[in-house]
Amino acid sequence: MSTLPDLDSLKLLVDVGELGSLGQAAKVAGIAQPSASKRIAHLERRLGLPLLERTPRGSTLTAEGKMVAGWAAQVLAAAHELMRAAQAVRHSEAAHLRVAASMTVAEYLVPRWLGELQNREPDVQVGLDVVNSADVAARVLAEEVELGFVEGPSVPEGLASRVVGTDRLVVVVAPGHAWARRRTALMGAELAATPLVVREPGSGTRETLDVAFRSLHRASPRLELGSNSAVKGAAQAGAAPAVLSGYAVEAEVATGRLVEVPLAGINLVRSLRAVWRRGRSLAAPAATLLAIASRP
Amino acid sequence: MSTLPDLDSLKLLVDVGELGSLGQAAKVAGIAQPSASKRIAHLERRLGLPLLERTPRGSTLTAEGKMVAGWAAQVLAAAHELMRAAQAVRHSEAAHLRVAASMTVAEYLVPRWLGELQNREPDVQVGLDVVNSADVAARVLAEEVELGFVEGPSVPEGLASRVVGTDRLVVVVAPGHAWARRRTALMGAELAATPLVVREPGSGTRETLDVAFRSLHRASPRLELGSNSAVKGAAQAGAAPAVLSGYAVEAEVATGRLVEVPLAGINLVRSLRAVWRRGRSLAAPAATLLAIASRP
DNA sequence: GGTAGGTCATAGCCTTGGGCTATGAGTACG
DNA sequence: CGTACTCATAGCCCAAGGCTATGACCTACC
Repeated sequence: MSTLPDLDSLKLLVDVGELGSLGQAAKVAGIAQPSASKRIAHLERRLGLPLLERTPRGSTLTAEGKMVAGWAAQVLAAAHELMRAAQAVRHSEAAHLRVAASMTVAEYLVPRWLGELQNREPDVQVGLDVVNSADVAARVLAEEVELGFVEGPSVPEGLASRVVGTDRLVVVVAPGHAWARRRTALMGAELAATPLVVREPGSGTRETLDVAFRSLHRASPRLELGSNSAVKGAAQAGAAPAVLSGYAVEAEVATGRLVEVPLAGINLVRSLRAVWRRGRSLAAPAATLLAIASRP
Repeated sequence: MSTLPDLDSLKLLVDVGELGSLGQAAKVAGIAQPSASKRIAHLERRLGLPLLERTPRGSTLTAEGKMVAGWAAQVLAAAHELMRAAQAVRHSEAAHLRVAASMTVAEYLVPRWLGELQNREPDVQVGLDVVNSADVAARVLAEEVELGFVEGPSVPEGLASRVVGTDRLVVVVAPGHAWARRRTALMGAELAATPLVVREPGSGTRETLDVAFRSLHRASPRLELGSNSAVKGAAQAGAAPAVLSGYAVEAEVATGRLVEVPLAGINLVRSLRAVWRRGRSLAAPAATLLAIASRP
């Protein structure tokens, strides 16, 4: 069994690479030098690779070490995103800047924006409420949150908005599925007539799909699942084609675990908007977050 | 201190979400049910969020739990990529399929391809040699490896090749840097005249840059560093603009930790090619890997 | 050349986190 | 009402990983 590495050791490795010595990295990690030495040795045994060139004047990464450190940095970045976002969800009361977002934005985009906000304004405590699109608007209007992020084209009365991106629902299949080799675009009607793996009714993704299918003859779903990862899992297992937010399957498509099927004749694009109370000027942290989110 | 979560617990959470019960997830993880219970409780305390809805007929993820599980899946995917690639580097002798790649391809693309290859052909043991572009060609010609991946436009005599992607060197700066707000493209001459943070001489990235600057008046580098992450770190700290492979800064640009500066009048694009010995037909695993890498 | 100051590794001790088993409480169903 | 499934709690126990102390090694500098 490929047992997973532990994040502290990966962080330690990256730090050694940057600081040039085990001892200094240990200090940063708040542990004693021998502990760091042991941890790295352990990691080397686990991976079966020499990671450090130890000399009496410090340690530098070997060629293998550099690569591992590079991959480790990616893992750590994802882990920090998780912590940051969880933090924001927890502090959703008693925060300096309160934000509401619908699921897709909250899961895939907000954590990144918050990471950058934290870089620029380390003292701002952000609170994040994750609710459906309608509730986002309500909370902004009620001034329970300063800024909201919603999917969909319509903006309720009384809200100012700015488009901060677009989300495209995509059709994905397992690499072995016949559609993975399609060269011609799939037509909306054919998609609608196919039993699909989709999110449960009530989710934003499902609603968008239902609207797009409104005028088409549609088959019942093959599976209805309550989370994006469940849907992805089913699609990877080859159950049936799945329809999901492009953001949700970005990683899987990039790594080839899922294949996107070209699509035509149906509109599955929705814009993502930042919304705030019309006429109300945004305080500094909110304005910064908006600027970050709006970056092209 | 935001202490990092541990990957086993994250995996456990994802499994609970998929399997619907703590006990079953525990079984998959190879631990007893109470241990799983404790671990999840620990994770909940650490994040300060309720993750599971426990009922006498199973456990389901709460709304917060679904989000955390989504982020966790990303972290786990990155971790698996690391393990997979490390594995391939270790088995570089005594493997069924031996591959050589230059640094950039090896670090950012090969792990993904190998992950997909492993999905399709679980029994193939891959060996990966990471060397410079010239050595890749040499090893392919010497039949030490079956397939190679190189950067650059020229393909040595005796090799067949296929373009599998392009790598663009990009200019990145910290979000606070003046260039981050540039609207007009940066001209090559201005870039060359600026002290930059770059990779050390001898690296592929540096060579590409030197070639592109050949006919220009160029300033000495501000810093020369031996790894992509060191260069990124210096750029993020605001030392100076940095020039790096687009793949290397993908994540940082997406999350806003670095900003890409638009560039004109200079060609920093290089194609990435798969190469193999001309006339030699590829064995099944090599052909599969080539197909995966060639996917648009 | 000797000393000071830096590196890392090894040895041995000790704490604690996380594993296990056993058990109890709660719900569903026949 | 027993059976069968859930999860939580209690108490025990081991080993991983922390610490300190020490030694080997190299460099720099007096």
